[in-house]
Amino acid sequence: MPSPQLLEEFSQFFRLLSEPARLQLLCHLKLGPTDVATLIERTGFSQSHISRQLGQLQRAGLVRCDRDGARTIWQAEGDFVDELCQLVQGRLRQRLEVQLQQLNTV
Amino acid sequence: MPSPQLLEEFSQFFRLLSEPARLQLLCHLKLGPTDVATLIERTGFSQSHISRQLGQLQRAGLVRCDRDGARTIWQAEGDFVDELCQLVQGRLRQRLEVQLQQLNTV
DNA sequence: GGGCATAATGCGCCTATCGGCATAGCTGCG
DNA sequence: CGCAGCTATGCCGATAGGCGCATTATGCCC
Repeated sequence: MPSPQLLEEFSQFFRLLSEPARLQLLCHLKLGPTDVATLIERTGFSQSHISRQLGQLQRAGLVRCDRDGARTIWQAEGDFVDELCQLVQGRLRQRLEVQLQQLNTV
Repeated sequence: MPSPQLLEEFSQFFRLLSEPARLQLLCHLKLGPTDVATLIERTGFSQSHISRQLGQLQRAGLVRCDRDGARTIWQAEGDFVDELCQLVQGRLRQRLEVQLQQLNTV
């Protein structure tokens, strides 16, 4: 049994990824460094919302920012999240395939 | 860019793991099939709470139940979650090590 | 079927978090 | 310094979800 503290850390990390808005921002940043104005334009989120979500992702080390004068350029840090999403996608696909087969064999 | 629907599915899956109570239940079940009374005893959660959380995990296919008379015996289905947690743990460790090194080099 | 044990669900409270608006804090330029 | 543009944060309403209590549904035994 993992310690409660460790479970808490796991859950916090997963909670970070449990918000479509944050995943969406991560996906956009994976395409390359982007400034906030572009993110607003692409996502339709408010500036404050984006700032907060990026702040959370930054504290978790999933995202990094460089300042360009008054502007801030954000980029994804590593592709750890992509790997996780790949795994989850595989899991979802596998599950659907099983369900499909069960339908066919009935 | 993944579709919004896919992002939504990802986030839902991660949300499932974003609750310490559910992770804890998964950990207990990983040790072997367990009935609800034992889970109540081990976790201190209420019966209704456990029932709901297990229901969610079941719908996601992370957990399975067999009925033994009026009792229900639950068990973990596969160790997909363990793999994810292993990855996250590795990530957390790596991050802490980096921070530690930064402290030392200052 | 009646009684008993167990599991699932309706209901309500409470907390956390999302997400926008308004504002304060920075940063560069004239 | 003052102004203008960009970002971070305080505030707040709305909503989702955790969690327990009480109730209902389900299955066993007599």
